[in-house]
Amino acid sequence: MPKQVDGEQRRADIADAVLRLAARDGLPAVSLRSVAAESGLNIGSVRHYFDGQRDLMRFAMRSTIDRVTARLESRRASLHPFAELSPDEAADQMTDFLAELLPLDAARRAEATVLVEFLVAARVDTDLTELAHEALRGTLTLARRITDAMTRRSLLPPGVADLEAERLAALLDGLTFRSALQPEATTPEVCRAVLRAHLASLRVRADPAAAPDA
Amino acid sequence: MPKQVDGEQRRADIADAVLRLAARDGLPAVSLRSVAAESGLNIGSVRHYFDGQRDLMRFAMRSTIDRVTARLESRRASLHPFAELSPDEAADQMTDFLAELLPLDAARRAEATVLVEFLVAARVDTDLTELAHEALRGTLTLARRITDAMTRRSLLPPGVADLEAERLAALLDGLTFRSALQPEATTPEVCRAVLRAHLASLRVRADPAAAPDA
DNA sequence: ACATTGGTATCACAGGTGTGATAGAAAGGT
DNA sequence: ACCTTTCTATCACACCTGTGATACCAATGT
Repeated sequence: MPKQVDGEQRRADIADAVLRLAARDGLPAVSLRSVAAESGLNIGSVRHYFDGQRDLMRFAMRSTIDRVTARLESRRASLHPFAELSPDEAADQMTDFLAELLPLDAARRAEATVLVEFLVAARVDTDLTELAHEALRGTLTLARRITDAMTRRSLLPPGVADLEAERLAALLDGLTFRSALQPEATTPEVCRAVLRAHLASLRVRADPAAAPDA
Repeated sequence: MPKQVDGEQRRADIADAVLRLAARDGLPAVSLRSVAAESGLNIGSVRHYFDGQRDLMRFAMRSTIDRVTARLESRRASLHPFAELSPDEAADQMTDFLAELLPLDAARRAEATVLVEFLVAARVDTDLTELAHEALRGTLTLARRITDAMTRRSLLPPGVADLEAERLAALLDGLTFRSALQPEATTPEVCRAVLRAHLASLRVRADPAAAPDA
């Protein structure tokens, strides 16, 4: 009956226009009209696929989050078992894995930047708050999975997985924040080096030669 | 000749209204009219003290940055010399000092939140970019001062002050970011604990018992 | 007394926003 | 042929924005 167009594909295309626009000119520059222009559609068409601006924003933020988590999941599937790797190789692999979250190339930079804009906007936009909480918790649970795994392998002393997960999550978000806002200062090289150093520093504590605490 | 009003005070009051408004409703909610309403003035009065919206925004961001740096400076002046303190006391003092940057109470939360909004807005607003760079570099140079001091006191191995400063800056900004956007998750207690743990972990490396690297 | 200056208050305008309503066109099903 | 549904395309409206222009008020200097 319709004019034979893939509705889901159209929605994704429009959301892509939102992301492109938000990455280039910032979230405030995203309006129904600017999105229509960016996607080469008429504003009426945009409104046909989305109930309004709220739906459009929600969908765009949702699809950004989903894209990042999908990339992480696919990366996770092709990880080598830690038991087969040397400590250095394991740290390298972990660094590469977590670097998927950081703005290290144009594509990831665009995603991270837009996500930062969405997260900040979500502070006062009730339509986006649950998505923002999901994203912020995502970083934390990801970090938590890693510190838990390290605890199981006795690379981390027991009882600190919680705190170390918060620390890793803050470091990841901080690197993302700084690198997204000023990539010339916090370069991809700096990001990688900092992340690598942090992961390396975590397992240092477990050195049997080092005194535990007191 | 005038009507006997302190112009600088008025400008500060208006900037305060901007900050209050930005903290409560977000930067996009800051307009000349909303600022006038928030400060109890007429829009004409606001425009008399500022050339336009650009000047107003610049001034408001500038005054936020200045306020934070002023608080840090005053705190720095009343620091105890490290030589007089035990390692634990030194770490506590350092934690308290750096905590001045974090949104641990209502006042600091408002400042940090507004600053985050300004920093993100500055990515596409050329009027604010230099201020944003100044703020981001501020965190880094502060962190650098600390890692340099630790290096001098042999609490850090030589050659890592650079990297560790970037790591500390990212951690601080990450904590600020997460805590500003979701204070219920990243609570003040978590912030303090993470910061404390990080500072403690820095000096662990210098333990003579631990093997340097290879 | 008078002009000047600083401050307050409005009006009006052009531009942008989301959205309700409506109409046309195109491709199926019957 | 006709109707239905999907999609595209406009128009119009109310609202908000920054800003130029203008007027009015009050106090001070001369």
